[in-house]
Amino acid sequence: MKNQELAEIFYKIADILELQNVEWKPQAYRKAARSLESLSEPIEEIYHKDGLKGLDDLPGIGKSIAEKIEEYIKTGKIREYEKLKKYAPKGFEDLMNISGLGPKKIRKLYKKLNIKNVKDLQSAIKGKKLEKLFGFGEKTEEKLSEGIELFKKRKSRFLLGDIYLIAQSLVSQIKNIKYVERTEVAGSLRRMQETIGDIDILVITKKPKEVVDKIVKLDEVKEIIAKGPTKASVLLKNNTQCDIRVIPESSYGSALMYFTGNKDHNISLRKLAIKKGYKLSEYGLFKDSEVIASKTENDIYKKLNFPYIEPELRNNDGELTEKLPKLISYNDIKGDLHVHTNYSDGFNTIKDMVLAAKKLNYEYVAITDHSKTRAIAHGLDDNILLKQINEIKKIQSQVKGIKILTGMEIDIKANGDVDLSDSMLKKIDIPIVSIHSSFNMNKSEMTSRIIKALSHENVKIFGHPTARLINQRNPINIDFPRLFKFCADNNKFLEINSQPSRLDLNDIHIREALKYKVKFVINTDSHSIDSLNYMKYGIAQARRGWCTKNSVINTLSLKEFLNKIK
DNA sequence: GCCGTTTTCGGCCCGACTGTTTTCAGTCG
Repeated sequence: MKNQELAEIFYKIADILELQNVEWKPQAYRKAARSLESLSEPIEEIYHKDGLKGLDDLPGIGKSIAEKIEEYIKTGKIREYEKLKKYAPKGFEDLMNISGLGPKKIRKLYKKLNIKNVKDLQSAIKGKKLEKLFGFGEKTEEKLSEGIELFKKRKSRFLLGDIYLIAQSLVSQIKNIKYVERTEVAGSLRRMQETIGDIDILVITKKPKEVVDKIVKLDEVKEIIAKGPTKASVLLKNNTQCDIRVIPESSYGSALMYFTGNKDHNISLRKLAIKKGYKLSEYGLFKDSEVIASKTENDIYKKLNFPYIEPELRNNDGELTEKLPKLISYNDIKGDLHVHTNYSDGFNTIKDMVLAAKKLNYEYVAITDHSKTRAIAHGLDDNILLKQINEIKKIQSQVKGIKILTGMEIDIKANGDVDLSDSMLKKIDIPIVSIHSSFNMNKSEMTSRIIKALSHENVKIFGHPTARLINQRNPINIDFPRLFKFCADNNKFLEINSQPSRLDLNDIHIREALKYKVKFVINTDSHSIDSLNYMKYGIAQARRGWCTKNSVINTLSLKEFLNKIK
């Protein structure tokens, strides 16, 4: 899959062109790069299927960039880029990532002081060479020193699950500050994207200065990057950047909308506004200089002839052109069907997990420990599984108000056999099959292997379908159209796995699957009572993939659910 | 370089903060 490689090349081309003072092209290349990043299908497949025209049809990609993509697929190189690279000395792109440095300053530094990388910059600062440059003062020098430190420390993006709770805690502390009337997270966090670059927080108050002063003194704050009366940027102790915007009540809706993004969604909305003779900014929707909508997001969407668009959908990915579904909501889930215990590699007992699930108001929960082949996770053999089934019966007699289903996460062997005998399969309620070994298979073999396992009469759920891990460990090669069709035709269900580090089916796959009328089950794959709370991340993913309540079977009541799965 | 419900040319989102060149350019989100 060359999407990311190409996106990175285009970002670099944009940087170099910007350094050369070329107008407009940088934006075009960046847009093409973002477009590539948002694709789930490998770009080379699109090319092999539909050729240059298929590439040209993608948003932000025209004839010239399409040809460059073609060249890269065919030769592994883009001549234009190789040529441009000669202009840009090695390591220079790091300079673009230093806060306070943009193309103009970098150009000047290069021309006047021959600064080609972060190291050059650092020694120039040490040698007090910058001060002598026109436009560079003492403060700039200081800022750049800090920028270099920040650059060295900064990790690129964080997992939603790693940031979510920190942000919640920040918001609740800000709520307690005097004069704060309202506060809310915005940005990629509000959109519940799988990864988060920084935390955006909106605050409504009549006393901006006092409030900003208090916020930058919160315990989590390590460093103040910038601070004014209406906005501030701080670095938190975990090295996440947090941007705070203070706004008046009257523009709450337009500000929330603007800061929720994403970038392309905002740009599209603003362009649509212009077409209608309006101007849209974080202060409101304007006709000439008069505000015609600003108090709520809904007001603005309405004026622009849209229904309310849920934050998770604001990706400029069809939400402004297609009919929107009524999304599954965060409290629609009635049961978690993928839960591990200390029988295999979980940390808690069956009873602990069941009680924790009951606290979440679930109607049912399935205990699904690993099967015997998965020895490393202490997989259960037949005898232990029988023992577990008996223990579940006992616990069920003690715990009322939640149905405990028996189950197992069963390995799919390389040949497609499942790691549990037919007789045992019939004894458990929820057999989930999933892949933990022999990843290195071609698409057709892998898909046949999965379909063979799912073909068992009792097996209904395919667990963590693609293991599309953030770090790309063990991605599984699947022919999705074939799998989707099989599942839809045979009443089999795909799991949306809620683990933040294991975003299995990406959003586009979910949307594709829905076209085939595939149904999902959203599970946490919990290994501890705490991770039962991961459910929201899975639901967010389902929402981003445009799932309705109807397309997720564990939104059904116990009785309906059992009917469906039997 | 891309794009089109003002379509093959001529536009390309909007505003705050910062530092410095004291009226605005550069950077950022």
